[in-house]
Amino acid sequence: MVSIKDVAKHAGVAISTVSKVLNNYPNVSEETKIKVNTAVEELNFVPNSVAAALSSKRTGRVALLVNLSVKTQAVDEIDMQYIHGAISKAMDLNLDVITLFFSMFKDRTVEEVTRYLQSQSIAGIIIYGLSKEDKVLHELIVRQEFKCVVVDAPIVNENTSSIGIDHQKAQYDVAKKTIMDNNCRRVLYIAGKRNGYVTDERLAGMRELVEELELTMLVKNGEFSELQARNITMKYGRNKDVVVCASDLMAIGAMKALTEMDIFRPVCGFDGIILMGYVGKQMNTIRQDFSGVSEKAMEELQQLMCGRCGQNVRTSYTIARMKYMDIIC
Amino acid sequence: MVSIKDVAKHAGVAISTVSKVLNNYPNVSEETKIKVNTAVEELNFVPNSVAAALSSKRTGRVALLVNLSVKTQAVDEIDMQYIHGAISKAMDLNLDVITLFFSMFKDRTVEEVTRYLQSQSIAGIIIYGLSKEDKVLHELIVRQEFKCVVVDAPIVNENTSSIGIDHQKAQYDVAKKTIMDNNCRRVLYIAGKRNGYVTDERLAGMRELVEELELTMLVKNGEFSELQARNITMKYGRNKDVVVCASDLMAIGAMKALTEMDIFRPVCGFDGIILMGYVGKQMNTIRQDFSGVSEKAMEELQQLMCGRCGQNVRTSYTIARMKYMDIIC
DNA sequence: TTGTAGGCGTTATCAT
DNA sequence: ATGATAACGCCTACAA
Repeated sequence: MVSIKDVAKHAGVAISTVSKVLNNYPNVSEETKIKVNTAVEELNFVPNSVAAALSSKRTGRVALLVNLSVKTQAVDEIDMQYIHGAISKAMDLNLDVITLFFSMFKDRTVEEVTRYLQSQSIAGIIIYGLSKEDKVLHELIVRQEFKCVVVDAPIVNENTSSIGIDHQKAQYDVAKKTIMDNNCRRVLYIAGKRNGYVTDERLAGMRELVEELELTMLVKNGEFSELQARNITMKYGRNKDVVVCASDLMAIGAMKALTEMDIFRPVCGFDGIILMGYVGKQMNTIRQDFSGVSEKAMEELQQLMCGRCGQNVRTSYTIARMKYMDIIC
Repeated sequence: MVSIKDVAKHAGVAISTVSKVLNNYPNVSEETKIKVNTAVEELNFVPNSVAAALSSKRTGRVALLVNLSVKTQAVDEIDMQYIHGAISKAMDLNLDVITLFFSMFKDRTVEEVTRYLQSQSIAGIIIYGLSKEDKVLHELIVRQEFKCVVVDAPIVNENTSSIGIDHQKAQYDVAKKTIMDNNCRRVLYIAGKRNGYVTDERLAGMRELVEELELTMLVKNGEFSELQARNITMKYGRNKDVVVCASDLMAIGAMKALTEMDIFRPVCGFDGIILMGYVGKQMNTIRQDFSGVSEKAMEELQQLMCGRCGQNVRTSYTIARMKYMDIIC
């Protein structure tokens, strides 16, 4: 295994000099830079990131915290894109990434989690799918032991950035389009998880719209469950004009219910998952580039690890209809 | 940050003694074990895995190599389960895991990939979705620089194990059931990727069945593409009695085509992905526990890293029909 | 059975 | 500008 020592010997310089060249330190002559780089090329040398991590704390290992529910594949789809985006970008940025799931921290205290992350030399974390119930993770964020980027939860402090679309506006937009196009008045809104951040934001968007257009709205919590959305629709859908759902999965559930009830109501979803293309009927939905969001999250985390202050980052979205033939091509 | 040094001081023993206790070395008195363990508890100490990895090569960091195609979510579903199973098990086994994608090694030589993995102190890798075209990865396996478990590809050597179901038998089973139940004679078989390992095995299962039941079979390569399966079915499906597909996604494509052509033919798939529950029609398919397979793969890898020789591991499957109402509950 | 000391591959702090 | 050298936290002969 070729190490920095070999490179130093090959280039005829000291180890520390090689290190300086590798890490772009100032005060290195152009000449030695060339010598070292040549040696690196010839020996096909790649720095050992583990040793680097051990030696300097600031060499950032990053942990992805994914709130995965293995049951529902729609969620898998989104998480997979998150993971892919983050890891790809991390490779560009030369960061080391490990992926962890919320379930691993079940019944662990903040101290234990902190200790575990430290034992892994983790400097920064990205959290996907945080809800208000995840007390331990909240505490983790508050303590600011790690740099942190939270996707889709509005938490910002000196060491924590938040990233995501404007859910309120997005929900407003897609619902407005659906409602205006179909000239509806009575809205059934199936909201997400009771304690999810996005749930509140999206609901706020709906309230704004209801007020503006002078609609009536019945709000029910679907918990992001397809089955619950289905049941809610069966129970309350008949005397409403439109079913607005806070997620695609619930929209699919609602749509299936309506089909079974043999009545038509426009339905709109949220997220733009590919599954939407498979269910037969087309619906309006909010399409996000999850992979892209995750890449941005990783960039933001790097900035944080470089000392920048936490901030709020907004990403973009579009209103779309997922069509089967578009998806399979 | 509490280190092994602190524990040693707290327990009143030497650092090496603590290390021995931690790693279950023999020749440590019960008394000191207790002293050390108490100190570990009290200080809430967790060994720094990075330092451990640096210090001893055999302390295993593991890389997951996933052949992810971000486009098709059905694949995402499977990969996500693979990743989840592997990482969860790794946590149990106290192994450090990083996830990598084939795409990261695009246009890299074996040496570069090897060097990269070494730079990450990787001792073992699990490869998901290997096809014959991935020359670099093959070379990597052949060189045996790393312990390796290959999921769904029959490669075994001293440091490499293979794991997966018996694809030939599974394909035989599900096709036989579908064909017998519907009394078919003329089979359209839509195979997978031209150079996939599983493709050949599954095809062999079909040939076996065709001979046994004296059927006629037309084989077409669908490349695991839903669209291609759709087109193939449109072109050749009409004068066949049954469409057997080497993947669920293709089965869905075939089914959609048949629906559009307004003819009925039994269709069967392979994999048991959740998406199958959404497409309306039920089909026979081979259901695998991907998460479970991946857990086994991780266990196998650990065995390899402990010096055991490579072997072939078979996992189980069932014939199933994916129903919408089962899935959403 | 326990402790000492050298090393893993880097980074970082000093002298030089 | 360059080069020794001491950490980083842990493992592991080897010595006691």
